[in-house]
Amino acid sequence: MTTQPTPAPQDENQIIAERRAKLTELRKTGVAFPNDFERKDFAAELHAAHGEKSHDELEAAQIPVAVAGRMMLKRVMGKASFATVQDMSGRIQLFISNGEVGEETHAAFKHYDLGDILGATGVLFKTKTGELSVRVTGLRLLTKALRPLPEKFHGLTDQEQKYRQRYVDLITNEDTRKTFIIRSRVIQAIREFFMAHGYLEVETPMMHTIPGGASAKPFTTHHNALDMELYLRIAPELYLKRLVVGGFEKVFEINRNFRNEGLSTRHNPEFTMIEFYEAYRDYQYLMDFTERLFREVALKVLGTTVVSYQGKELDLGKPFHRLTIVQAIQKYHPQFSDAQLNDRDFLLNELQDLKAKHKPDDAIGGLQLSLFEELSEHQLFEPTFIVDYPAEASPLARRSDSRPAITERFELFIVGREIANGFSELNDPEDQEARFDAQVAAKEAGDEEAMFKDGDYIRALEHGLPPTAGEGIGIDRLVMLLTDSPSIRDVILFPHMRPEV
RNA sequence: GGGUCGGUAGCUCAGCCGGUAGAGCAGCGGACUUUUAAUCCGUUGGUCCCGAGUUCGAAUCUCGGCCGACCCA
Repeated sequence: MTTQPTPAPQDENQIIAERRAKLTELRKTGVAFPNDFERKDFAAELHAAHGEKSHDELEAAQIPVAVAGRMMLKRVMGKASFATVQDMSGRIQLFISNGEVGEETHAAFKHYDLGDILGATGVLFKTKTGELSVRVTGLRLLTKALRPLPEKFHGLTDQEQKYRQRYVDLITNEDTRKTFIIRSRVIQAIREFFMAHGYLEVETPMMHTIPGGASAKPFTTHHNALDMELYLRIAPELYLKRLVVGGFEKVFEINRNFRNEGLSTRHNPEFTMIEFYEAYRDYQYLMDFTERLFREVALKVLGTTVVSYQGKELDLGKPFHRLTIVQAIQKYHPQFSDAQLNDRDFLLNELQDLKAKHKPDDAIGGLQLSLFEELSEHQLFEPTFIVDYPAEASPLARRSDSRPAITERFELFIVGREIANGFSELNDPEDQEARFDAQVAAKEAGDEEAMFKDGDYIRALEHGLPPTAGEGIGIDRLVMLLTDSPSIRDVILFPHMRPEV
């Protein structure tokens, strides 16, 4: 197997040629890429600490600073210049004049380009217009940028380039930076919530010999030394429950799953989930727990539970709705009676008329689920738990004691999208084995998404899985909700794209 | 998989009535010692996504393809 080298983009132009010539000059006169500049200050911290001070206070204090960052704006006025540099925290303005840095350094600065990375030392002061700035006494070019930045006012707007060249998007678009900072904080807040509840964070295999834990098509890969096919995991579920068998009674894992399906605004082939399991709890507890989690994360990250998504508001602080599948169908289609929705032939006819995706051999529960997915799922804008999932569609969930055809399972929908899935875990090894066998039969009958039988998982259950509740939450979709992002690609730093031509 | 829209200078866009390509920003040269997307003067820069067709002539019209966005399945 050979690795194809990434071809260098053949888009050399005059601007890049001129910048290369400048770099060549730099190489002649010294170290072109120096790494000995000691940055001591961040822009945002300087604004926070000294932004309110008056011109005179700053002149009296003579506060020395050393800042570094990428030059985003540049204004040259003969014997003095202004530059705006951007670091991880924000921006700060530099004032560069012949009087302070000398003619030679200022002349060199005039040939610096937007996008170059500079290091500046000097003293804080306020300009006539009251902007906190650095009166520069020492200025160095730390990294020459060979490629020009997008236009300084509009930034990068082309969606494709924003996704493919995220580094440029991050340099120029504040909104993009903000989205990914929120994403990081969401994950941090989730982690803190689980830590506070006594959970143990674990890591389980991402390469599986038997893919399991979800109904999805896996990716395959190959292990050379063992000469065997491996699957990228579609879910960590079966491993996490093995850990509960092992005595880790509260565990969670935040990481990637891989599903071999199409690309859309809601699907990326690799996506991030948190899955968590807690012994001696059931799905009812999980629903309450999930509400608390979402509220706490929103409050911590956004400071409010009120979220605006694509022009519509919802409040995560209000109790989430809870509906059975039948109730959810009737909520938006009250013309269907209970009797009709429990009539197999009626359901089949409706599904056929609607040309809805369904499996004609399904029992009533499966057909109800298909009708729900067709008619109501997308309309569940406010947070809604849907319960009473049929056992045949939930091979890892515990059956209801009173109604064995359904499971103790819920899915959470917000803004019309599935965002979480949880249930009381099936811990009866004999029932689990029978359900796996039914899945294998479905797979043999052509269902590509049916599960494989995992004998070791059965063996683990035979050692005894305590009564346990478990759930998975799609982090990407949660971040979409909290950042008002219309596409999953907006919340994934490097979304999967077809190769560039 | 189907439909709609888009791809023109490094970036943001105009040009689409068929006559051989333009603005702003960026770059280069010049003026300017408190600017704020600085301003002013001058100036370089193009595989008009790719391929075929129609035509005397195609960025522009037609067909096919590639990539992307959105909607639908």
